[in-house]
Order: sequence, then structure tokens, then C-alpha cells
Amino acid sequence: MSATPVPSAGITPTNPDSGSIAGGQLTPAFSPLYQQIKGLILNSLRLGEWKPGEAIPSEMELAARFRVSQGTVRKAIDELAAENLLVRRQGKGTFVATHAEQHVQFRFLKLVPDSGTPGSEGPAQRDIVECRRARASADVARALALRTGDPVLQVRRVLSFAGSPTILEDIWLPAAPFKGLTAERLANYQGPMYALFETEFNVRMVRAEEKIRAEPATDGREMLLKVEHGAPLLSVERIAYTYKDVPMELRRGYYRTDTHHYHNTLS
Amino acid sequence: MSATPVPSAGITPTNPDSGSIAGGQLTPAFSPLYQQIKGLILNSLRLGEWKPGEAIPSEMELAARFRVSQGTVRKAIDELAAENLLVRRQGKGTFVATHAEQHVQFRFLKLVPDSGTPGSEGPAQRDIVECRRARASADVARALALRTGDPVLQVRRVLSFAGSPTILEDIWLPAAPFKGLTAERLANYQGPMYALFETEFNVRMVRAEEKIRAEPATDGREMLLKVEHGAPLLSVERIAYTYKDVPMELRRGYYRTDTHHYHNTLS
DNA sequence: CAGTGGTCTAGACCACTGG
DNA sequence: CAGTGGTCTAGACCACTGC
Repeated sequence: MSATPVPSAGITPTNPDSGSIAGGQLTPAFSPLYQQIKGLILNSLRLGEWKPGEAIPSEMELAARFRVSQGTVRKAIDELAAENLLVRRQGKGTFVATHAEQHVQFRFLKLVPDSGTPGSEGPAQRDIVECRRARASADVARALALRTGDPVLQVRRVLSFAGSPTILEDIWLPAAPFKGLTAERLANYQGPMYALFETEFNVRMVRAEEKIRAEPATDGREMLLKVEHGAPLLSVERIAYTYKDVPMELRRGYYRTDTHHYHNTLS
Repeated sequence: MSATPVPSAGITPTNPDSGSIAGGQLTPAFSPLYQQIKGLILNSLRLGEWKPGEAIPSEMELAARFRVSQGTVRKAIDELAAENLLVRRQGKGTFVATHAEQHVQFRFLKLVPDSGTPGSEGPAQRDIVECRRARASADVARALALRTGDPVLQVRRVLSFAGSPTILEDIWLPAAPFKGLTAERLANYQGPMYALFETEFNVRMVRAEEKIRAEPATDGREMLLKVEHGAPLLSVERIAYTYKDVPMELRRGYYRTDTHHYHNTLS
């Protein structure tokens, strides 16, 4: 406990990626130890060393594995938990986040009923309208980092709350990672689509960007949502990403906002 | 440095508010020291001990003042920084967040141009259409935690980007804290409205909730935004809060989304 | 009861800022 | 150069979970 300022062994806090080209970052930035630990944990997550819902090793174990102190591992996990990749549970352990849990059912769905709490209308009814193979158009290809004409899966579905069709979604997925996805498997699965992606295709959606506009109901969408032609709908274009910021889904949603609204918190 | 497990002096980590009724929380929860420190700092912020943009005392000074270790102060400040109430600047100090800074000009405005970066169209043109005293209707009163008929200020303004009217906003403010606010003072002020609130009325907006819907342009809003009657607009209802979760503003915005979109990140 | 995450301390050193 | 926030360690103890 006296003079032993030696950081540790093996890993040193300076210049983790000297000469690396990985992130596209040109700054010769200094990267603290806990960031490197965070990267190592992230790798294990991406490679599936621990599955969604499972516990990862304890902080002490990880500290031993990486030969750093518990506090350093702790800071790495703190950030991963803040990004919703991990979930800490005191007395139990740290778990890989999943979309298949009750209290995070609607983690990526910001549409809530005007009165009542999210989910108070009972479970959403999910109807698959269509599921087919297609070729990526120019925009779809750009959004999914593919090339025009690459094979994609296209899904159209309607979500209904309390019996009323409320959301129409057109979804594009790169064909390769989702090989074997059919309308049946989608229709038979109870629960969030992203939970199915986790269990069946080992694809975990981690982050998403949404562009929101007001648009008139056209092109047959008025039929599926049972609104008048030209009625205003909330258009929500989402690109969802997996761990390494790889886009894995393009989704164009059309929300009725006469009984629901999109809720957002600014801080 | 040997056996001195005594936590500190004065403040103890257990039962900060035993018997308190404040938060509506019935749990006799244990509150860690750093949370109490956070509360003390929050009080100083609310009372204006340090003004927006100013530096707060260094971590060492605060640790001495509260008689805790630097690490404990650090954790408190970490959370306040994560909530955007404070801003850390390495080598310089920790500063009270403000809406008057270049890089946070649009902290609460999520509407961005379809192409280009936020602000790339140059500064927004702000035109005050109206600013008058009124009485709170039932909804306005509920949103602002007032009683129906209480005096409020009502402001209507149009924001234009690149010369095109893009946002129409109706704003309601409780009259008392904003006594002396006039159309002239609003019109003459360059910069975000929330920055004016900080400097002139000592009101700092800290958090906001938005409800977003798609609505047709009616009631003359089509004139001010120069769109056709019935054209879809993004309706953004915002309630903005100051430090103690006190609502201080109700704002109903109508956004044109033909050249811009509301951008949101999910994680 | 052992094991987990959560809190707190004390001290050392590093990176960044500005005079 | 001194002062700030940022990193890292080591060790103690606390709160929570489940056997």
C-alpha cells in the first residue's frame, strides 16, 4: 500500500491504437485504460461470448482477466450500461441487454397513448401484411450500406392497439444476416421483432436514428390504417444499428396520431 | 492510511430524508452520500450561487466544503454533467450550463435541414408576431401548474430558415417570473429565447418533454407558414422545466417538414 | 452465508489550460 | 509553472440477492 505507482501489467493507458486505421479517426488521441477495456468487452459482446439476457463475468473476474483494478472495469461497464448495452442488477450481476424483457418492450417505440401509460392498452396486435425478397433500391442500399440491387428482405406489417390499426411499417433488412426469415416465423412470434432478431439471427439492435415528418396518407396506406386519403400521418424513418454502428434495418413507419403521440424527452 | 474506516464527518450516507414526504416516494430508501452532495450543488444552482456560464468551485474546494473526498464530489458532478446541468472542461474547471453557447444553440430544437448540418442555413430569423398578457385556460393552467384564470404571457413567433418560414410557435409563460417581458425585448434580443430567459429573468430551462403529432394546417397557421390549408404539419407540444421539475413554459410548435425533419436518436 | 454490484476514501500520477 | 479535471489503484465497507 506504499509506493507502487505501477499502473498494472500488459495493458498501458497510452496509445492503444497507434497506427490503427479502424475508426476513421485521424487524431493520435490518447485513450484511457477503461476505454480499452470497454472496447474489449464490446468485442466479446459482438462475438457473442455472452448472449442477450445472460450475465457477464463479475467485475472482479473481468479485472483479473484484463489485469486492471476493479474500478477501471467498473468505469468501462458504467459507460456500456449508460448506452443500454448492459444492465446492472445489484446483488445479482451485470447482464447483456435484450429487447425481450417486459420493462423494455417498447424501448425503441416512442408512440404512446394520449391517456394511460405505455402498454396499458394490452399487448399490440402485430399483423404481417407482406414479407418478400427484393433488390435494394438506391435509398435502401445507402441506408443499409449495401449496393443498389443487393438482395434485401422487405416486410410490411400493421400494429394495432385496442383493435385499432395505428402503425404501418415498411421494413428493409439485408438478406444475408436474416436468411430464413419468413412471414410465418414473423407471424408466429409473440413479442418484439427485435427480440426475434436476437434469438433467431443473433442480431442485436443497439441504437437507432429517426427522422420524423408529417405526411399525408397516400399510396394505399390510408386503407391499411383506416384513415381518409390525405389525412396527416407521422412519418418515422428509422435506421437501426448493431454493435459496431453497422446499419441492419431501415424502417419507414406511419403512425396515426389521433389517439397516440410520439413522446420525447429533451435534456 | 491504515485503519480509518470512518466515512467522514458531518454527513453520513444513510437516511438523508428519514420521514420526509417530499418526492411522493414511500420507500424509506437509503441515499448515498454523492446523491446528497448532488442535491446540495443543485440547491446552489437553483439559488443562483453560480450563474450560467460561470465556473463552480473546483472539486477539491467542494470536497473541503462538504467534508467528503474528491471522488464523492466527482461522482455527484458526473451525474449533473450527464444531465446537462454542468459542463466539465479539462484543465479549466466545471461550468454552469447555459443556452447562450454556440455549440448548444439548438439544444432543444430537434428540427434539422434535410441536407446539411444544423445551423448550416445561417442563423434563424426570429419574428415576434404577438406578445400579450392573457389568462390561463384549463389546459395551459394544468401544463404550467397554475390555476385556470391565472395571468400568463402569450407569445407567438415565426422562425425562418434561409428566408422560408418554417416554424410557428405559440408560447405560454407564467406571468410572475417573466414580469417585464415585452415584444420589443424579445424582438431586440439576438440568440436563443432560453438564453434571454437566463440573463433577464434568471430562469434556466433544464429539461423538456415533447408530444409530437401530425396535424393539418388550420386556423390561420397556413398563412404564417405559407403552406396550403390542410397541409400536414408536425405539431410539437413542449413543456419545459427548471431545476426542481417546475414547469415554466408551454410551447406549441408547428413545423414544416418539407425541407426539414425532426431528428431523434434512440439508444 | 458467500457473492454480486455500489459507495467511499486516500493517494498517486497524467493530460490539459493558461499565465 | 500551478491549477484544473481525468485516470488508476488498493482497500474497506455497505446493500442487495439467493442459497
